[in-house]
Order: sequence, then structure tokens, then C-alpha cells
Amino acid sequence: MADFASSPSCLRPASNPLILKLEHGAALSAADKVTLEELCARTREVEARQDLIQEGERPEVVHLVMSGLACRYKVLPDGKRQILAFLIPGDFCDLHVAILGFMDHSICTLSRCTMVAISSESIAELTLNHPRITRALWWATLVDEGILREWLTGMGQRSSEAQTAHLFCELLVRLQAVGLAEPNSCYLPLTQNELADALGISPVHMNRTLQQLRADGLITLAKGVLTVPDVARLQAFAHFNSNYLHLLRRTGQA
Amino acid sequence: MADFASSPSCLRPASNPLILKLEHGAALSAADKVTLEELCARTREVEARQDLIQEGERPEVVHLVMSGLACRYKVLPDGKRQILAFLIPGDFCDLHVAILGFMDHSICTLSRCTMVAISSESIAELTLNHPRITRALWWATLVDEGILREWLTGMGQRSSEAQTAHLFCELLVRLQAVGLAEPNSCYLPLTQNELADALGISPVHMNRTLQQLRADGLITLAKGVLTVPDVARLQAFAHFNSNYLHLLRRTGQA
DNA sequence: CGCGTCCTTGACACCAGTCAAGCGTTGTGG
DNA sequence: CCACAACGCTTGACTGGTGTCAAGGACGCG
Repeated sequence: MADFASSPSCLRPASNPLILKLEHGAALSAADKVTLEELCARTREVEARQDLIQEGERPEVVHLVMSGLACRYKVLPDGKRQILAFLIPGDFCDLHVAILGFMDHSICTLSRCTMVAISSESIAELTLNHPRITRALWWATLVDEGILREWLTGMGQRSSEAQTAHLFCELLVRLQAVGLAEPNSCYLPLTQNELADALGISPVHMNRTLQQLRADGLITLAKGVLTVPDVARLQAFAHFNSNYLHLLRRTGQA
Repeated sequence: MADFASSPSCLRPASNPLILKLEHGAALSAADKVTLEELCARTREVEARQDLIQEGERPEVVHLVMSGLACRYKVLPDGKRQILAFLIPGDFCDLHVAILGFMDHSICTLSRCTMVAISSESIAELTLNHPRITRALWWATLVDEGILREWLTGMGQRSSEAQTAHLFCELLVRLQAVGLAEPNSCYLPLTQNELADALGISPVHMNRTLQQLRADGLITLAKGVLTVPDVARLQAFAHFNSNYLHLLRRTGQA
């Protein structure tokens, strides 16, 4: 833990995760990369479990995750929470408010995060003068939509084991795409409660599902580290196919 | 049923549903509307239960629903189907393939449909020369994403009754937004099997859920017509809030 | 009239939620 | 240095919601 701040295993990227991510969606020029790099210059640290934006707000800036883990979520009147997405380094929190006006869900950090706030004017300038970047942002939005469709499919049709395995496959590939995962492990600081809220099952059932996956030798998850001894086997078990992530340059198998 | 072909109750709009829909997302000029109208000139009829596009394909044209009902869906290796979205008149089927390249899900008609095929070049021309239309298309894409988040929330956290009621509230508002629903009823040619595949429950349970809603006097659903005696009561029961549909000019309450 | 499709119903099993208790680890303060 | 609290993980017992199987009924269509 000596190099905590620089270790990829702690979701703190060595190079700019936004650029790494967008390069999976579009060809960027050297100038584009400089532009993006400048955009991410001013960072801010946020503690774990802090709300960044709440449902109904009209943020004037667009938030971007540079390190750490955050999530989208909704809370129902009865207090139940549904986690709608995990946001990893390189992910935008609220790019859509530029068009939609207000947030229809909330965002909070799950671990300590480094965030960048980008002004609406900067975004407007990008869309005017940087067509390749604009296209890459479009791509990122559409991939988010694809992930939502896959989550919906999992929640509706997969067993809790398969759904959980599928989520781990997805996170492993996404983290690898921004240089934040080893071939068969990644840092994943999620409580079983948070996982349960993402998968739409109870915490107790989440616990039992994880035990089943462990017993089958498919994963280990302890102290915030997910390890997958045999990635191909986990992917086969979950019927995972990374197509829906639409990565140009593939990082994982399947 | 004499005026079947022209009746709004059969999901056959009197005026252009695409324009009606997009006007909820952006201010369009008269010229914009002419442009959109011309885009929708050449229509094609498709029978019910026909696949329009299948997962993995790379369509060269973009499909748009002008009348009838279609859906997005995925099929798992074991044959289970998850319906990911209901497509009503004014909805695009595959606007995203222009950026993503291939479909990560399939589209099929649920009723007889009138479709428009728009060439990629036309879309490219729009994005170059018609900024207001481009912005409206962006808006439509982001609303689709918002709907997915709401469905995910319903599937994860709501009871089957509330989830079903919520879906009916949503469809009623969306159909009203394109002039295809009365204040408290709409044409909805869905089998219980299809509803079950959308909500992620078994057909038998879908049947019992509908009976419960009927017994509570919240809805009637028979012969392809959904009737909601008291819309406010159904919305209250489902905790429905139409914010996530991001309609500028509101059509329904709540 | 007969067939297919869809809706409905009952019986039954079981997966998954709830409640509740206990355990381990971490961090804090006396 | 130890006691204690807080938190997250684990476990058992029990209940109930939900899936499955199977049969029957209603309706439309050829």
C-alpha cells in the first residue's frame, strides 16, 4: 500500500482515463488529446458516500470521474434505492443535462474520488470546434445506453448468480479499457449492500449469491479486490459478450 | 372500427408523430418541420411480429415508426426474451448505429406498423445543416436512456403491480404526446406474454398482476385497449412522475 | 366446425425477502 | 492497552412472493 496514490489497483489511473476511454470509441488526433488533457486540468477530491448531484438539480457544470468509483441511483418514496450505473474513471456523470436541463436521478461517490468539473461553455465549444471529440462523446453516451439495456436484460432474465457474474465481467473489461485492472483482478470497493442495490436483490441474497460464486471457484471478492481466476470461465458462465460495450480496440476476450 | 385506418386509437396518427414528439424536446422552425415531413415521405407497411433488425446487423438505413407498435428486445442463449423498450409512432429504432456501427439488440413489430427508412446520408445532412433538429434527435436519445433507467428502477425495486401500473402511466403519457391517446385510454395491442417479457416476470404472474389492478379499479385492459378510469389515482399508486420523460409541453398530469 | 392463440385458474414447489442474531474487523477514546 | 462502538459480513429460521406445470375456457379465423 506504499504507492496507494499511484497504483492502478486503487482506481487511480496513471494516464488520463477520459482519453483512454474515448480512444475506444473514436480516432483522436494528438491535438484532440491535448484539448481533452487541458479540460481535465482542475481536479477536486471528494470523500466516499457524498452526493455529487441530486435528482431535480440543474448543474451548470459537467462532472467527470478521474479516479475512484461513483454511481447513478434513484430512491423511491419508500426508501428503496436502485443503483443505475457504476461510474469509473473516464465516465461522465451528467453530460446529458446540457440537453435535458435537469437530472432525473442522483449521483454519489462510493469511494474517495477525484472529480473534474467542466463548464457548459467548454462543452459547447467542443461540440462546435472538435467534431472527433463530439463524436466520441456521442459514442460514450450510446455505450451507457447499451449498458443499461444489458443490465435490464440481466435483471429480468438472468439468475442472480449469472447476473452478478455478468456485472463482474463488465466491470473488469471496462476497468481494463482505462488501464485500471490486471488481466484477472481489479480494485472494486463495493459493499454487498451496494451490489444488492445495483442488481435489484436483497443484501442477504447478495451474500449467498457471492458465496455460491466463490464456492464454484469463479471469483473471489474480499477487501475491495475482485479476483477472477479464469476469466474465460466466468464469461462463459455469465454468457458474457462484450459487444454491447462497443470497444473498438478490445481489451478482454469474448 | 369503420375508420380503422385513420383512428388515433389504433396508433395511426393524424399528423406526423415524429414532429409532434420532437416538439416536446426542442423548438422547431416551420422550415425544420418541412424538412422532417419530407424525410418521412416514403413509408412501408410491415406485418405484426416481423423482425426489422437483428442483433449484430449493420443497417445502412435508420428506421422510424410512423404507426403501430414495435419493441427492442434481446434473447438469451436459453431462449428467454427481455423486451427493452416499446417503440411508438415517432420513435427511432436504430438511430445509434450511425455511431456504434452494429446493433446490440433486435427490433420487431408487435402490431402492423408503418415504417420509414431514412438513409444515413440524410441523417448526416441533418446533423450538418439543421442544428435544431440535431438537438431534438439528441434529446430523443437521452429520453430513451431516461426511460431505461426508470424501467431498471421498476424492475429492481417496485412490486409487480406498481411496475405494471408505472408502465401504463408511461405509455399513456407518451402516446398522448404524439396525439395517440385519449385522456384516459389508449390503444395498446400487447399480449400478456409480451408485457411479461418487458417487466421481467412470468406470464402467469403477469396475468394475476393485471387481475389485481383490475380488481382495484385502477385499469381495464381488454381487446387491445387500455382504459384508466382515474389517471391521477393510477399515477399515485405507481408513484409515477413524468419528469424522466423530459417533455417540454406536458401532456399528462404528475 | 376445428384449430390456434391467448387468457384464466388451481396446485405445488421453491427461490428470494425478511427478521434477527452473531461474528469479525476497524477505528476511536478512555 | 483495552473497551467499546460502528460497520459490514455471515448465518439460520421462517414466510411469502413468484415460477412452473397443467388443464380448461374464450375468442377469432380459416
